[in-house]
Parts: sequence; C-alpha cells; structure tokens
Amino acid sequence: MYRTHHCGELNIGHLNQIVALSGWVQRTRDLGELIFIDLRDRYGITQLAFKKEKDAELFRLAKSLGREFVIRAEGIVVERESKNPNLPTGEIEVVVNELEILNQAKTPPFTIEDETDGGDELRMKYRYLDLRRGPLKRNLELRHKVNMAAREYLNTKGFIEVETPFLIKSTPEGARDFVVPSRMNPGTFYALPQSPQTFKQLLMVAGYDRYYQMVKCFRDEDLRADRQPEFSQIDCEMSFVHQEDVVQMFEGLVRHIFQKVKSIDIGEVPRMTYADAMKLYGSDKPDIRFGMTFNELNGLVQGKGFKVFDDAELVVAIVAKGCSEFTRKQLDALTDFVKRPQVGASGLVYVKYNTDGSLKSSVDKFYDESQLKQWATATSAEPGDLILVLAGAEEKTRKAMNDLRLEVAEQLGLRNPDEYKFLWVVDFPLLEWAEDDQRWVARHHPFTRPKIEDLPLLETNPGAVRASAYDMVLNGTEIGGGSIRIHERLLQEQMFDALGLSKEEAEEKFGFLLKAFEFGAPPHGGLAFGFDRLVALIGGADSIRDFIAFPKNNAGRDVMLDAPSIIDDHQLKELAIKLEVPEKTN
RNA sequence: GGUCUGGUAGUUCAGUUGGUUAGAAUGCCGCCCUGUCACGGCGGAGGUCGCGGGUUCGAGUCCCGUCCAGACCGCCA
Repeated sequence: MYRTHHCGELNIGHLNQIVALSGWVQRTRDLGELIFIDLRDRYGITQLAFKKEKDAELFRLAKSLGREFVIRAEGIVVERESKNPNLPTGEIEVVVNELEILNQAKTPPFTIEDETDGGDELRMKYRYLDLRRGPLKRNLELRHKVNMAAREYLNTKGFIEVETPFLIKSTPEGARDFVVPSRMNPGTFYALPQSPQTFKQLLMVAGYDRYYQMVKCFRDEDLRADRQPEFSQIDCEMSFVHQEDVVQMFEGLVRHIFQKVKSIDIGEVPRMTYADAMKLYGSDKPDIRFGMTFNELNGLVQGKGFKVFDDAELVVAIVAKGCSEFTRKQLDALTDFVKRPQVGASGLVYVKYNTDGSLKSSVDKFYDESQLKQWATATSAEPGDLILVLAGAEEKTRKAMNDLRLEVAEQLGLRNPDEYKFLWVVDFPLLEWAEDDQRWVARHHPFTRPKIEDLPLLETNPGAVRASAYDMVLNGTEIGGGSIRIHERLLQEQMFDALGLSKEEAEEKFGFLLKAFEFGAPPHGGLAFGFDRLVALIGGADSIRDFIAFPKNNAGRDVMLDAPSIIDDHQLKELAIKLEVPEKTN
C-alpha cells in the first residue's frame, strides 16, 4: 500500500500506529547519525526520522535522497522530542523502518517553497513544479471552491448547465477571433467563441429558461496581467426576466460565493448609473472603497484670467483628506504622474487648505484666498486637506482624474485588499463612436436591448440611447456584465442597421439568430462573470496568472509547451494553407 | 502598433568614471555533526556577462540592431 494517511493529518492521536506515507522530499536535515526528512504531499508536511544506530542500511538509503525524490515510507508515529508549533503535524514524527524510492528527481531549477527564488519565466517553464508550491496550490483550491459555490447556488435556483460548441462561426463585431482551419472544408475556418452569447440566447428560444455554463472563452487580443487569450466565465442566461430580476439573481450568486468562501456578508449591492459613475468617478468601474469624488468647478474658476482653466472644457477637483502637509517633492511626483503619457494631463493645480485655515495654491497669481475658500466650500474640503485640480478636454480630463484619484488612494493606503465593495453600474450607453471606423459600435454587444423609452433617439442621437445593460464592479474592477437582450427580429434588424451592418451582412452573419427570433423567442437576459478575475480578487491578487493552472505569458505563449509553434508542411497542405511569414532575424 | 524596465553562476541579484583574475547569497558536490525544522561547521565545483555588430589600446559597463521576459498605452462587442 502506497499510503495509509496523507502528510497533513497525523497528530498526537495517532501515536504508536504503523503508518505508510507517500510524497515528495521537501528537505533533508542530515545531523550525522540522525536524518530528518520533510515529506510533502498536497495536504501538508510530515517529518520522517532515520537513526543510524537503528538500521545502517536504511540510513544509507535515506542519506541518498535528494530534493523532490518521490518516496514511500513506512514507520511508527512517535511524539517528537522537540515540537514544531508552525506545523499542523509538528507534534509527531514518523520513525521509518521501511523506505522505498518510487522515483528519483533532478535538482529543481528553483526552490519549491512558499517563498520561491524562481523568476516568472522559469516558474512558467516548469509550471508543474511551481504548482507544487503552497501559494499556487491554495489558489487552485480557492478557484475550485468558488466554482463549487457558484454551481451550488445556480443548481439550487433551477439553472441547468449546457455545453455549447467551441468550433463556431467568426463574427465581425468585437475582439479578434481565434481561428481554426477546417480540413474537410478547405479554405474555410471555424472561430473559437469569444463567449457563448448567441448559443445561450438560442437556448432561451429553445425554452431552457435558466442556463449556466462554466466555460472557456477566447479572444485574440494583447495580454495584460489580468487578461489571458483563453479565460473562463460563469455564463448565465434567463428567460421571462426584467433587468431587476437578473440583477437580484446574480447579486445573490455573488453573495452566496462570498458567504461560502470568505464567510463575508456583502450586504445589499448599491446601484449607480453610468452617467453618475462618469461624473463622480470618471470611470465606469469606480472603486467605492473610499470617497474622493469629483467636483466640477468650471463656473467658479473660469473668467479670472487663468488661461488653462478658461480654455478647459472641464475643470475638476478631488480632495485628498489630511494631505495639506504634502511636501513639494510629493506634489511634484503627483504632477509627474498626471503628466505621464498614459495619464495624459498637462499639469496639476493644487490648493493646500492648511490646518490654521489659510490657503496656499499653485495658482495664487490668479486667485486670492477668498476665491480659494470658495473652492474649498465647493469641494467640501476642510482645514488639513489638499485639493487637486485638473483641467482640459472633458473625456481626457475625467480619465486623468480617475487615474490620479486611484494613485492618491493607493499612496494613502485606501485600497485595502481585505475590503470588498460591490457596485452595480447600470444604464450604460448602447453605442459608442468608433473613431477608426467612423461608425457607431455596440458598447456591450449588438444583442443588447435599448431602453425602449430611448428608442426614438436611435436615428437622431444614437450616442444618447441607453441600454438595459449592467456591470458588476468589485473594488474598481469589472467582474461581470450583462444585459437584457433583443428578442424581436425587427428590433434586432434595426440594431444591426444602426451599427452599419447591411441587410445582407446581417443575414450572412446572424441569419440563424434572426430566424430563431421568428419562432417564439421569449424575453430574456443574463450576464457573465469573469471567473479568473473574480477568483484573483478574492485571493487578493491583481494578476490572474497565479490562479490559472497553465497560463500564457505576456506574448500569448505557453513557454512550457513552446506553443504556438509551426506545423509541418504535410499538415499545411492538408489544410490548404500557404504561409507568408516575414523572416525573423536572430 | 507604441512607451518603459530588465537579461551577469542552477537560482535571485551586486558589479563604481570603460581598466588586473567578474563577486555575494542561496542551491549543488564532498567531509564532520544524535533533536533538527531556513539545522550548523569546514572545504569544493560552478560564467558564451542573451545574441550580432560598432566605438576604443581596452567593453559586463558606451552606441546601434536584434531576441527574450515583465509592466503599461492602443486593443479587449
């Protein structure tokens, strides 16, 4: 028998039992006549002891063990002479009388411990070794728990999991598709789904009124720490629902997950319109763990001869609580921050509201103290606070102020990873103007239902049409989003038309869906959670990579497999594909 | 497509203004050690300074190119 117990469970209650353990050699401590070995498996670490005086042959074998050797050891559980309070099994050890080397191991290229010395690339290349480490093991266990909690909730609520195909049809809207050549149909390609969107809608047409799927999705876009080309969603759809029904249902899902996994009651999730989110936070995914909301000062500050403000579409201020003592160096650093190309502001104006009630600003030339006092009143600043002001083109300035707000909050330690603040952002615009293509594109996707009262605007002022779309935001990160869908052929055609899709194109790309809508499509809507991101947030990390067993690197490569890779000429020929790849130098 | 940062021992890193034989820690190997748990002590091996070119009497160090990795912008319905 390989094992009677695992390495995390033996304790003082097992004294004098003969046990067998199997696992990996974490570490050996050779004291000359006495050897200790930390034996590790998925469940923990148990100390094995070997004494030379007891069995010289066995002792020699124990001496030969290297790191990560796989062994089986049999022996008796005894109380330790000196206990280790840091280990659940630290009160006992196993005095071994039988040792078997199941497999040898090369010295690993990095230390397999919680605090590894390995760099990212190495850890990715030897991912199976990295996964032996505690932190990654705990991350994958967390992922499993969240998965189970989600399924538990949805199953209880009568949802049915249905698998949808991975080999589907490429569509024009949205992200780039990953594409798979069809051997049997030369010259044609499948696409991998960016989401099961149309399939889940067809399931609604088919009458499966509560559907979910833990599903892989694929997008051929550049990566980030929180973006992978293949990622997982909790994809859900319901029939005969209004927006409120969907919001309630999935607020419940998140509540259940946090109850189960973190024992946290997230309470009622507040709502905010997109318009308010942009006005107060300059972001459609505001972090509401802290205040520092925007104050627009245009009327107050313009017309006093300060050209930067006078020429600005928007003058906006936030208040950094208790920061009036910021040094010149700190303020310069903030100025440098907003001037970075990614942030894009041209400068930063500040007002120190000193604790003695005096006001000192970087624009004293243009504004006297009584005027600055009005700013303070308008922004609800108090003595001891620092007012930070940006000005410029509206959209750009909002975005820059959002960046500044988050940066200041970060510096002040207001972004506490142990605090979970949820928010529904609702009433998104249906469309947005794509400068590159010079046309309107769907902000969410083309199946999103416009607010019926805004429908008349679709022709006159498309940008003002609101959608029945909603995002769930956690600590400034979008963790899920969805919408009520269009279920009428006519409205869907109208939508395609607004997106500049010709009747022929619409028919060619989405004819199957339009047709399905003619056969009794119920009102429906749903949403999808970004599963990797959700798990990473619960695990308190920014990067999703450590919550995915086998992730891709920055360039979308799997460095362990060395994928993607070239395929041989025979395969290409079979697929009727000719390559035209620019030569790579080396 | 763009910006920034990095690439030196198995690993993580240091390496001054361009100047003798490129260092540390850790890991690895050997010897010693009966209560360790990051065991300890002594000794040893280990280098294409990512790659190519240039400047120079001389390049890990400066310049150009390139590859790789990471972060970000664009992109991500």
